This record gives sequence, C-alpha cells and structure tokens, in this order.
Amino acid sequence: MDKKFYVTTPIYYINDKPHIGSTYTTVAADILARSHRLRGDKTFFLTGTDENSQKSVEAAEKSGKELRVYLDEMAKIWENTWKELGLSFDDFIRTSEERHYKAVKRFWQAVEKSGDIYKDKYERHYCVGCEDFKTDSELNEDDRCPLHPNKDLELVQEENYFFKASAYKDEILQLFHNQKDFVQPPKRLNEIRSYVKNAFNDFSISRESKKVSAGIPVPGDDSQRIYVWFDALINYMSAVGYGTDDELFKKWWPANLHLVGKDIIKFHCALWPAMIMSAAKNDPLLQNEDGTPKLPEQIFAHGFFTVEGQKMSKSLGNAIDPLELAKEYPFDVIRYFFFREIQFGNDGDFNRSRIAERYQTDLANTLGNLLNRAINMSRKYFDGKVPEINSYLTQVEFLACFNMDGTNFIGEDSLTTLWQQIDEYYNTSRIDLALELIWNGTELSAWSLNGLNKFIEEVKPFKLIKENELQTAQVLYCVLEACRHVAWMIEPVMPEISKQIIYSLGQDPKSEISQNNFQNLKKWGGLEPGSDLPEPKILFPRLGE
RNA sequence: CGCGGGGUAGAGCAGUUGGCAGCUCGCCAGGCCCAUAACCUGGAGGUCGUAGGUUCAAGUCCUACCCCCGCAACCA
Repeated sequence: MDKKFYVTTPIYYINDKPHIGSTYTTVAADILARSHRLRGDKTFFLTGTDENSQKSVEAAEKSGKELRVYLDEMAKIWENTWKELGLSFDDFIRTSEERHYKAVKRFWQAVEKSGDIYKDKYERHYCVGCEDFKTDSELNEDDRCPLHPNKDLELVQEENYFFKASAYKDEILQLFHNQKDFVQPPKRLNEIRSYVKNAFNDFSISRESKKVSAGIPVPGDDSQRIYVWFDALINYMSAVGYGTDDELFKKWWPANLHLVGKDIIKFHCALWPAMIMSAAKNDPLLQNEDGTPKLPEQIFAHGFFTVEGQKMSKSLGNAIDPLELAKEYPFDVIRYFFFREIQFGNDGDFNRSRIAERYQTDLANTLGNLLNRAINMSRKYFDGKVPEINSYLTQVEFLACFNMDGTNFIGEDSLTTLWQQIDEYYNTSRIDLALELIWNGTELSAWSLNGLNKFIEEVKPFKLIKENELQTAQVLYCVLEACRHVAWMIEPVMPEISKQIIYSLGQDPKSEISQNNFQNLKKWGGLEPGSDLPEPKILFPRLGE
C-alpha cells in the first residue's frame, strides 16, 4: 500500500489577483489532495503561476513597475491568498524560476533530438487573445478570430520553430480509445477527440525575441523565445524535479491528475501528451519500463461560474475576491457550496441566496442541529458523557428492539458499504456525489444526515429514556458515533468543520488520525464510551441575527 | 454549415448502460417537543423545448426544427 497521488492545478496568469474562478479550481485540487492524504497516500499538490506570457509584460507596464518586481509581488499575492484560505498545496511553482528553465531546456532538447522540432517560414494570422495561430478555416466570415472578433489579427511573417504535433495524432487517438477516462468528464473527451481528428496541426512553439520581451530563450538560439504554452505545461514536471532532481522526479511523475478549466483542454489533452510522447523517445526519465511514454493519468476539466446568473467580468464588477468572501462565511461553507451545489465538471452559478440556503438548511438545520440535539441528550441523560455501553447491539437485535425495517437502520453493518461508496467518489473526483450521499443517503440505506434525524424521530430517545436507559444509551451512542464518521467523511471538503465536530464529541482529531490509520478510523466504535462531552457550541449559527 | 453549454414540478438542479420521473427549497395539512422557530410524516404540483422515428418499452437512442446562455477585455 504505497500509493501516491500527484495532483495539479493550472498555473495562473498573474495580471490580476485571484477570483473565485481560480479559487474553485484550487479548492478542488485541495479537496482531492486532502482525501488522498487522509487515506494514507503519499500526496503532492502543486499550484503556481505562469509568468512567461506577454500578458505579464503588458500588465507590468501598465502598473508602471519593472517586470521582475511586478511578478514577484503578484506571485506573492497568489501564494498568500491560497495560504490564507488554508489550501494545502505542497509546492508553488513559478515559471520564472531557475528550476523551470532547466526543465524546459531538457525537455526541448529531448523533443529536438526526436526530430520533432523544425524551422519554418510562415505568414500566418496570430491572435493575441488566444496566443495562437489561426488557419483560414478557423476564422469567421469576416476573417477574424471567432473567439476574439474585436481584436485585430496580427499578420506574422517570421521563421519560427514548430513542433510536429500532427505526428502524434494517431497515437493520441489511440490513447483516448484505450484509456476512456483519460479525459473527464466524458463530454470533454468527445470534444477533444473531434478536435484531434480534425484540427490537430503542428504548433508554432517560438517567437522571434525581438518581437516579444517575455519567454524562455530557445536552447541554442537566443533569437527565438519559447511559446508560452509549450513552456507552461512543463511546469508540471519542473516542480517535481525534472531537469534538476531525477530521484524526486521518479517518485512523483507521472501526475495522477491534472485539474483544468474547460477552456484549456486542447492544450492539456492533446498538445501535452504529444509533447511527452516526443520527448520520451529521447529521455529515459519519461519512459515506462516497457518504453512507452509516462503520460499523466487523467485530466479532469471542470466548468465555469457565472455570478448571480451573469458572466464574471470586471466591467460588471462581479469578480469576487475569495478573501472578501471568506469574511462573509467560514471558508469551509464556501467549499461546501462549491461542491454541493454544482456538479463537478458542469458549469454553475455563484449565487449568494443559494449559499445562504445551503448554509441554513444543509449545514445549520441538518448537520449542526443534529449534532447539537444528540450531544445535548447524551449530556442530559448520561451525566455529561458519551453513553456507556457494554456491547453494541447488532443490526438484528437493534431492529428487533425498535421494530424497524433494515432500510432505516443506522449502524455498524451498513457503514462499511457507505464508506466504500464515499471512497469511490473521492477517488473518481465526484466530490458532489460524495456530499449528496452523506446528506441524503440512497434508497437502500438511511445512513445519512437526513437519515440520522429520522432515526432519532423514530426511536425517540427523549421518550425512551423514561423506560429503558440501556437502550437509550445504545441509540445515542449510535448517533454520536455516526457523527464522528460523518466528520471524517466530509474532512476533505470541510477540514475545519470536521475538526470542530470531532472536538465537540470530546475527541481529538489529531490523536485520532495519528493513533489510527484510516482503516481503523472507518471502523465502528471509535468513539470512546464514557468519555466527557463538552457543552456543545453552535457550529452554524442561524443567519441574520 | 464557427465552438461549446443548456431547455425535466413555482425556483434551482440530478437522472450512468432505454425499464414505475427524482433531489433541495418553497407551498398545504398533520405530528413531535431532545434540538439552532430546529426535527419527522403525508399531500398538491411535470403531456421531461417542438414534431416525427426506432422499440414490448424513450427524459434517455435516431432525424429535423424552435428557443436560451457564454465566446472584446479580466479569466478557471
């Protein structure tokens, strides 16, 4: 059991500070990284900044600062934002760093050696918005870029280096065929497949140095600088030692998951594998034992946000600063909202009244109140402690006691199944489904937060206590222990809330996790009978007080 | 024939391999009293954008059509 998990976010352009769009991506990576860490996998979570773009130069000029100063300042802002939000990244790569330059150099040379870089003279239309060349067939009726019709296309006449991407077309299509989950969700695979089939041409991968002031110089040719996408993708390797630390690289590469926005799948799902296929031919570090290239395992493309139904934009002033948002709600609430409200992979709307609704119903009423009522009863009936029980009732005994049918049962036996499902969802990046399951359960099992509230209603410990203390103890223990499990189930999404739940049960999350590995944590009975229950705090105070 | 997303209950959404149409909120009527005016039960409310087609069976597959959203800049 020596599994590793290497997850990345895209590296962000830093011509402005982070907003909720980039926050969403980074939080997703954080959740998946946390879920793997919790499960004992060796985990590496990478994020960073893309600094070799011409856009950076323009932004620096606009701010009147020197490029270097500007980049340092902005990179700091990004890194600090993630830190303040409590995101658990292990490294923060900047493509202006030495290690990245070294990686790019090595990579370029490997590709060159494979004979996939050639010089060609081209007169082509270049769209500054896309940072990409456009063929005639890609232009709209007015001969403009369909994505940026208000931008004049540059007619570029120069001799550039090209990458023979088209040579890998078949191999990539084969990859899509063999590895159906290489691109997730499936609709993105369809999209990218038709792109590769129809429009996957050789890429220009350099510009003349005299025309651009940003970019890494082409190894051995200072008159050319490397096209930003060609260098940017390599960050996923440079951060784990490619070109600087072979052992480290072997430990982490290939990446298990590249998390990207739906707008950049072309680069990640087609160009990037082609680049690696090429470089791998002449770099043993990039080869599997059988000589095949070490490609990333999966690329997951998430959707975009609108804000209150409108596109996020500066002119509308609705680009939300995550740090401001974190003042309105605990950030865990935002994290919960992101992944409960929106199916991961789909577009969604960032809507304040929906956040309030989720907060009030899911978090305050269902989760917070459940915990509160269970703890209060236990404290009241059992002298401020977790009820003492000599032995646990089995499911059969339980059902007999309370005349329930199996689907209503909350307890040990149905727990294993639930955990399996939760693990599966986290493993396949279906964070939204995990949360839905925890809150709503399924038709087959009432094991859920809603189910726990029903269970209390059905068994009525507040009445039962007058007749049978032993049974009441069993019931309340069940509910409290179930809450402990819920805390661990939601830990990746709501790490702070999770801790608070564990504390409120009189346990210490740190010692729980250090004394028990994850397998133990998942077992029934981890909550110590007879331990002290502190007076409950309101986890989610009602809004608008 | 630019690219992509989408039209399912009043609102917001889910529906994987075709097999009784679900979830959250809201609404109506009850219940409970341990709890954060919270919790539980029952109910009303949908010809699944339109028109055809395939099938024993279509929200789901096929064809055509209609409508909505994003695609200057910021930007995942």
